[in-house]
Formats: sequence, C-alpha cells, structure tokens
Amino acid sequence: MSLKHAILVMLDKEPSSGYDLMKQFNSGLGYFWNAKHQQIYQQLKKLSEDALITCEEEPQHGKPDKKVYRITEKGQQVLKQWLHEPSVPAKINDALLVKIWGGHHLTPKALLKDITEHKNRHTETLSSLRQLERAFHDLSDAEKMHYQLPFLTLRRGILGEEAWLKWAQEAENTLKK
Amino acid sequence: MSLKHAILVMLDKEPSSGYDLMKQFNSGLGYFWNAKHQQIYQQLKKLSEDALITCEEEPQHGKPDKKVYRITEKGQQVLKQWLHEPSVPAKINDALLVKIWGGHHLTPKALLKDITEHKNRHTETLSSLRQLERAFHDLSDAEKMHYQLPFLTLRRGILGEEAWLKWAQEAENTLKK
DNA sequence: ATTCAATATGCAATTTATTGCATATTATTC
DNA sequence: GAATAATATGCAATAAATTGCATATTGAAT
Repeated sequence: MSLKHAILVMLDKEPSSGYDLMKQFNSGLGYFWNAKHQQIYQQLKKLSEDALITCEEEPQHGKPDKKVYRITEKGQQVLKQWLHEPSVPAKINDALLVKIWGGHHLTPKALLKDITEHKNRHTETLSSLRQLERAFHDLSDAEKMHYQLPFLTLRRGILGEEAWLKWAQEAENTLKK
Repeated sequence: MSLKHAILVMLDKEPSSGYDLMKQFNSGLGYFWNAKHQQIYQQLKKLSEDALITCEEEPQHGKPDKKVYRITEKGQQVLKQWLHEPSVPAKINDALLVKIWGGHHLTPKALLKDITEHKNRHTETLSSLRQLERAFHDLSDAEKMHYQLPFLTLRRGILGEEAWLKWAQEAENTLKK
C-alpha cells in the first residue's frame, strides 16, 4: 500500500531521480522499506500520471542525463493525509525463521550454516549503522535537532540488529550442543 | 517467493485445512510470515494442482465440513530442496518507520500517538510470547528437545519484541522533550 | 425466533512486486 | 582500443498479494 508514500516522503525532502531513490532504498530508508528498481520506476510513472510529482530531464556532465522528480502541491496533500492516518503494522517475511521452525529435516550443522551467513550480513549492517550513529554524535546541537527523526529510525535499526545478533548467539549455543 | 514453502512446512508437520493454516498464520508462524486467508486458499489450490499436496474432504460434527490437506512425496521433495537452499534475507516493510523518517510535517504529539498504538500491540504480542515461553519451560526434557527448533523461533520473537519496546521508550523520551 | 460469533471456503478484479530482458553514457583501468 | 563498473532508465510478462464481495453451517446467547 505504500511504496508510493515512501517515495513521496523522499521527494518531499529532496527532488531526486529514480536512480537516486534506488540508492536510498539500498541503504538508508531501504532498511525499513524494500523496493527494487523496477518498482521505483513504475511508481514514478504512476505518480507522474496522477500529478503527485513532476518530472524534469536534467543533463549532467560526466554521467547520463537523469529525470529529476519533484513533489507537487497535490502530492504534498496526499502525503500529509497519509502521515495523519494510523500506520499499518510492519509486515515481516522471514524465510530463515520459517525454515528453523520446520527444520527437523535439516541437520543442526546445515541450520548453523544458514544462520551464520545471515549473521555476517547483520553484523555488517550493524557496523554501518553504528558508523552513522557516530557521525550523528559529532554534529552540532542544531544539526542534531534537525536530524532527530531520522536518528530515531537509525536507533531502531541498531537495536533491531543488536537483538538479532543476540538471538543468533543463543541459536548457535543451542544448535552446537 | 515462499508462502508455498511455509505451507509445505506446516503440512509436513501436520495435515490441516486452509482454516487451520490461517489460524496458525494469525498466531505462531504468522509472526514470521504474513498471509491472508485468500492467499492461503489460492496457494492450496495451486499446490494441489501441482500434486505437492492432496486434499480430502472431512465431515465434522458441530462444524462445517473441512478440506484436509496432506503433503505428498513430491511435496516433501520440493520442501527438502527448499530447506537446503540458502534462505533469502528477511523483507521488512514498516510504514511507521517511514513515517518517522519523514515525519517533520507531523507534531511530536501525533507521532507519539502512532507509536503508542504500535506499542500496545507489541506489548500484547510480547506477553503472549512470554506465556508460550513459560509453557515450554514446564515441559519434560524430552519434550523440550522435541520443540527445540520452534522454541528458537519463539526466542527470536521475544528478543525482537523486547528490542522494539526498548526503542519505543527511547523514541518517547526524545519526542516528549 | 433471531442475532451473533466462530468455523469454513471461495470467485473475480485489481494492485503490487518480481523476473528477465534491453539499452545507452561516461570514467577508469588494463 | 577494449573491457569493466557505475550511472541511468525502461518494457513486457508473470507471479504474488490485496480487496471486495459472497456463501453456508453450527452453537450459544438474547
């Protein structure tokens, strides 16, 4: 229901191309909302048709031209309305947990391997989130105030990853027996 | 990519009707994999067509008849193959976090309200997970062994919910200033 | 008797998401 | 000069998920 709104939120902060958005979905916001590049381009098209955003081609030096999208008045209205609605609960689709839940066909070793691979990714994510956190702490008070809300989402990421890794430790202890 | 596999996992443990599965998706496994009843019935149909499961109508007393599905040999093969593949990273779609990330249009009060509503749901979930955990601890050693893997997923749920609530506390402290 | 909640299943239409191509520019490296 | 990586965008087809109905049985409560 709302890749649309995620894009509006992003464009409301800063006009961007599809490619810019894609990069954000692969880092910052992407931590909380998944989208592949196809989905983004499709939504941009749709949002343009509905006049919630406008598009302007912008020549670049050293890089292919890009289409810069901007949120419109109408888009802002739609965004604000969405912001005021109660947000729907997060949706989780976690294949690893499904596998563990029904994993009696697998050896503990096979499960551990799968868990370890995930652990590596979570460890990397956590470390990059912590780097962002340190950068935040170095900001001036005014800047900290300005980034207060994104910082909260960063904290959510950090606490989430820490909890994941703590669990992985438990799981490893159990499965190694 | 794998509501299909989640259903096979469930049917491998125990033959069930669509309604049975739906209830599980609204409690146990549903914590890690979302599915609405329509999706379940549609998948059951497809899985039957592909001969990964069979269907048998079972009359009941006191309740409408139900269709009991069982996993077939072929289904077990498909399931085992899936279990041996590395599992895809979990997908998160969390509208609340998107909203907070771009929530400068909202008052802290409005954000707090949204967070509080989510907090209530998470509190309830945590409390029911903890109840399951206590029930597990009362089991015999043999039974504990038997439920080892589902217990790990339960622990994941508990650690995840605790982390969420810890974050909510931080967010409230920040936003109440 | 009638309403309500739980049980039980499904069709049809639409919206979203995914997969598999496909293309073009420029900078950098070999 | 040729290959590669990063930038930048897209079509077409399919698969998956959601929404909005729609129906039927039974038990328990009013």
